[in-house]
Amino acid sequence: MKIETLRLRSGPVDAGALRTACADCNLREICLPAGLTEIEINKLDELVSSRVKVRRGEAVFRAGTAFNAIYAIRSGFFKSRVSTEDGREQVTGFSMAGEILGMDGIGHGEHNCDAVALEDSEICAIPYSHLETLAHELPSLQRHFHKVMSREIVRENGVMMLLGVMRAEERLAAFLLNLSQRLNARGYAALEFNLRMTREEIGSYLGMKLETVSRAFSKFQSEEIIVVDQKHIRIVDIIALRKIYAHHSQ
Amino acid sequence: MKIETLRLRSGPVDAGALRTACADCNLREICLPAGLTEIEINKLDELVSSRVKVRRGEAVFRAGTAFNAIYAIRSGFFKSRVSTEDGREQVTGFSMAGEILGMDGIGHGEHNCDAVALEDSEICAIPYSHLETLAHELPSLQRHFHKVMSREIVRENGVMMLLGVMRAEERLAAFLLNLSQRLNARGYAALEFNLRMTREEIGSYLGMKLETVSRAFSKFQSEEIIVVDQKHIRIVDIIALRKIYAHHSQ
DNA sequence: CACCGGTTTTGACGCAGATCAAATGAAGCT
DNA sequence: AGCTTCATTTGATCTGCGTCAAAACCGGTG
Repeated sequence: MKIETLRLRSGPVDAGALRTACADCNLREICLPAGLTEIEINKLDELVSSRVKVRRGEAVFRAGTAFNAIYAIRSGFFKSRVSTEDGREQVTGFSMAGEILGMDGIGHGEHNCDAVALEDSEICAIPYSHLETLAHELPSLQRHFHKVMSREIVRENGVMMLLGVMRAEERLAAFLLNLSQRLNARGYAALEFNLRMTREEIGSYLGMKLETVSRAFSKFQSEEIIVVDQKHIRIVDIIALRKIYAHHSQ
Repeated sequence: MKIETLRLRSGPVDAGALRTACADCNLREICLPAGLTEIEINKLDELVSSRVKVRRGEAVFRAGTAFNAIYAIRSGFFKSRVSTEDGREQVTGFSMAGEILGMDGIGHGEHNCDAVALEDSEICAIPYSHLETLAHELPSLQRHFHKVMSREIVRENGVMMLLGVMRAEERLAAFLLNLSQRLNARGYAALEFNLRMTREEIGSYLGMKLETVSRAFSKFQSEEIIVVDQKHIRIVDIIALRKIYAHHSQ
């Protein structure tokens, strides 16, 4: 997949067509507005400077580039990744609607990772300076933003656990259960979904090779725990999946 | 090592003897006060409710317990760890003077990991509610706190990289270089130091077994890159270590 | 609709690091 | 000081996953 860096259109992209208020967004329970009152959400609206389309393969930002904004995902699916000088890369996360990209950039003023769309997507760019100002006016926004960052830390702790102590099949089970739970929280089917990423990307995230990912899928299928058809996954026996995850395996 | 949870002494512990203002603390360039003016630091002082001694083996907080405060390390050394139900644990980080513990608790109101002292240490407890209030009064504190959290996210990205794509010796080289750099930033020798953690804890952090850690140490020693004497490490050839880290290995 | 590049699956084989085992060393306790 | 417990090192062996290879499959494009 060829990857290009997103060129941010300056300002709102056709305010009439694209602009959608946080107040009207069905993600407000998941996204930054969570926990704010109606009035506060209307204020928050002001800081979402633009809604931007990102096509599959495009990067929202890249490691080493200046940090200006965080991005709320309105729709679509992203991967984040870091890489070594010698070209090896690690997918650090997959993100979906309502989640926030770019918080890695605050600390040093430049992004630490690439965020790449895995399907055509839409994001809301939130300039960080505006966010700071508004967080100052709205304590509950400040508090909520702290929570979002803290949860990212907790999420990454979980990934470290995956990578550090779990075996291949446990990792894949954890991955599928996590995906299922997040899709479910967004109103999608918990037991049937399409993967947006390749086996290689799953492998990079889980610290294993694409062949091992493929074999683990095949094993789960042979054990009638899931049905795999290319990128389509159906979870048949979620109990079994949870047992594998919790290492009460086999 | 037997591990007990710290019992927080109520209020400042003998204000006369223990209380040390942020303004006078030689960690203020590293810790939360970084970037604040003198006046602001004096305000910050008010929110450090207590300075507490933590003995080796004691936990500052534990996974599952209520989140109330974050903790600035005044002196000493800590590990953070998460664990699965079946008892396997992953060390998620080692922390030293000037660093902040407990930010994982903000997101869900309870801690996600244990923070355990690896030597007798001292911490400054900073009640989160006070921090929120003061961050509201001091935009530069708010900004700095965001940076601290963001850097934790970036640090964890780096660990994911370690665990996901690096080989055993690269991981150990990365670990030693990181330790060296952080000690150096605190005015200690960069090339000679005592490890505060066991081989097992290093292994848990780096996603390998203690025997593998030991073997890698021995290998580095045989190659005259470091000199190891139990917990005492002397880095003889830091260039070689950097090469191993950057995978221009052998 | 046939071609082409990228993705996925599956098999055979190899190896880095895990596991098992044992000896040695260091540190805390009485 | 002597005892006990834990930490470390090192060797021998095993194994889960990586590597290499090849075939099948899929989607996009002219």
